Amino acid sequence: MTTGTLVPVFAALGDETRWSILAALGEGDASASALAGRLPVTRQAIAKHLAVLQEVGLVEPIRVGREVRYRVLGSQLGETARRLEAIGAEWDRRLAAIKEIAEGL
Amino acid sequence: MTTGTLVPVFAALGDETRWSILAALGEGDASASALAGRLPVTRQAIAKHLAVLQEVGLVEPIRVGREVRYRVLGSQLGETARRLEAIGAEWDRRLAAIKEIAEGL
DNA sequence: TCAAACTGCAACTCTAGAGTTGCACAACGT
DNA sequence: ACGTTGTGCAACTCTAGAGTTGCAGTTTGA
Repeated sequence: MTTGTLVPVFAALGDETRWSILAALGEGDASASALAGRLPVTRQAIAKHLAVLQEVGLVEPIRVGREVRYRVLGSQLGETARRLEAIGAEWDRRLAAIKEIAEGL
Repeated sequence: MTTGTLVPVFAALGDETRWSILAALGEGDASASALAGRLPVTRQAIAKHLAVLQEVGLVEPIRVGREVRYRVLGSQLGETARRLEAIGAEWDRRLAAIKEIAEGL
């Protein structure tokens, strides 16, 4: 639940391949090997992406026998969205204040 | 208001320097040269970042005499936040459905 | 008219990271 | 016991992009 710093999360979300992985995981948990069968990249590439996604808390590893499946965590997206919303609202508030000053109110 | 694709927005938000620029612009509109005076990077570097931010609609150029000031657009952040929220909620919904199936309901 | 300040374009360096291949190791089924 | 399948680590290539320097073009003010 702890987002830590916000910027790395955006950096993680700023890659098309990682969104493909997240989309695939949205259909159900899957291992790196399973994902490699569906996506046009190597298993190792996917493993790296999963490490990045796990690092920022967007995904969670689950050991099932000898394989490691990953689960997407929607809650982290929600948390990030709320923070973004708050920042945007704050900027709009400031802009409104500046505009009032500019208009001489 | 048109976000276009979502990923480039996150890529733009995945850089610390660009957040510094956005934070500085939050205090009021400013030109690339003015920002260069406050941040530890060159004016040209800032100009590139501003181009990126403008490209994804996070910032808006305003000609004032011979200089070009930039204004941060909080609405774009809000739009992005809403999209993120929707995606996160969708994933949570799917996960809940999968969990129900797994529990035999 | 001339210098100062701001912008814009181009070429360059340098590093992070996206992707690959190759190999070693561990767990599962027969 | 043995082949199969999945994971993990390491080294490598290659490109995007963050940052720099340098110079040319414009507009402002004295």
